[in-house]
Amino acid sequence: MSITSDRNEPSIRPRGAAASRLTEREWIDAAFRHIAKANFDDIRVEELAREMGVTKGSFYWHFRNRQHLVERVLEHWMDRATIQVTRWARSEQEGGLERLERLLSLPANTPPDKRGAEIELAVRSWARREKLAADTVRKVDEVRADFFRELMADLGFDGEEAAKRAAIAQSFMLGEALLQTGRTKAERLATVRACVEMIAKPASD
Amino acid sequence: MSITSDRNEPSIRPRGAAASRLTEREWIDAAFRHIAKANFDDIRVEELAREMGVTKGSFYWHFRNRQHLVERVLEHWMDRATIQVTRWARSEQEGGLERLERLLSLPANTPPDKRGAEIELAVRSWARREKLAADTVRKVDEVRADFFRELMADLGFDGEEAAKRAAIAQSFMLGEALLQTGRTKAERLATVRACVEMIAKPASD
DNA sequence: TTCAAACCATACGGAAGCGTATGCAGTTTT
DNA sequence: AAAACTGCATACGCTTCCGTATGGTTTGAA
Repeated sequence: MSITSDRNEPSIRPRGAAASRLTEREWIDAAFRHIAKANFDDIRVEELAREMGVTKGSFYWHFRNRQHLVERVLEHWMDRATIQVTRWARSEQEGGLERLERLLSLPANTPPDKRGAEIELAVRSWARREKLAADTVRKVDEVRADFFRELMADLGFDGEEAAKRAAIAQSFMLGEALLQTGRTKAERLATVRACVEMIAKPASD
Repeated sequence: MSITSDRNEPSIRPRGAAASRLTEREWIDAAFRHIAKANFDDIRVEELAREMGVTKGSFYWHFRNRQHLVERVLEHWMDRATIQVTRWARSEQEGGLERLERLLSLPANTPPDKRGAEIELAVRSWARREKLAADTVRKVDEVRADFFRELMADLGFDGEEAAKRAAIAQSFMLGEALLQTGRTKAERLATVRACVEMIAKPASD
């Protein structure tokens, strides 16, 4: 993989005074960057190390083993995918309708560099094999479901009706994030708006 | 992985007259079984061979290399995920409303052994890395989108309105298949019914 | 300055896994 | 029955990756 030489140039990283040491957090961030394009099982210790300009020696100082890194990544995702989002949404002082629309517009509005949908896919894909990941996804989906029901309460629904509408919104949002038709952002947002109107409209029959 | 011995018992498979030889199709089916729990890059030639009671020698007789098998699996998925489904749905002589409900109920009604959602995840996950998979997913989503618009036409919508409702239905269906909240089948079907009513109801404002 | 802890490099053993080369047993063809 | 082909086994070289062992260097504290 070395492009210019196959003999060891002592190191790419600056040594000595300018050698900023790494933290556990930086390893986790590097793993996250990988997850966008790869799977959890594709996280390679030596590959991450190469990218960060160090060797495995550094990694095994910060982590017991590869599995341990992977578990820390999962924890961070759970936080990012639930607590942070719901706190963000709850912090806004808007009506329920606007909040629902802003929430459902999140996938279409998220800039491509954040790779939200890609990471979501990676985690759900990993959940098919690994119990820890499966439990995490389950937990995340249920926290999100609670939040959707909360929004429905704001819109004046309750009980069975609120639960059904919340589930519709949640499924729609997940699917909207993962769908790969060649729609423009404007089309996606128009669809979101139509969906919000449907869900928020009181049952008339 | 050999359970009883680590020395080569000549073969598990019967040789000679009773030795039913393998076909390319059987290798593809075996790969499909794996995809439910694993990723495309996790398809291991030697592992599949072990499962089928043969060795790599057989595999490399039927396929040029590993990549070739993977491509054949993708082709089969595309067929299964579009042509077969839409043909199934179109063959039924029902009203548009019933057909939409039956279609959206597919994820909830699909028995766990078919692993439809799991395979869907595997393909979409692989599409993040591999152009061939990405193109396939895109194609599948667009064929499905056409079908949803066709259903909306049956329900009396057209143009922009039909497109939006079709997109809502498609996103909902995809998300509903992948969502991991602990809902009962009855709850899922109730949600589907509510969603169908929403989508099919003419716009009143 | 000296010392200990934190941080990282280097080298090694071992396990999978891919693809190739080659041989061999049945099966079909001549 | 001899020859040719089909389908698979076996063995090999090569690469990638994990985890450990060990030693070197940097940093902060005494």
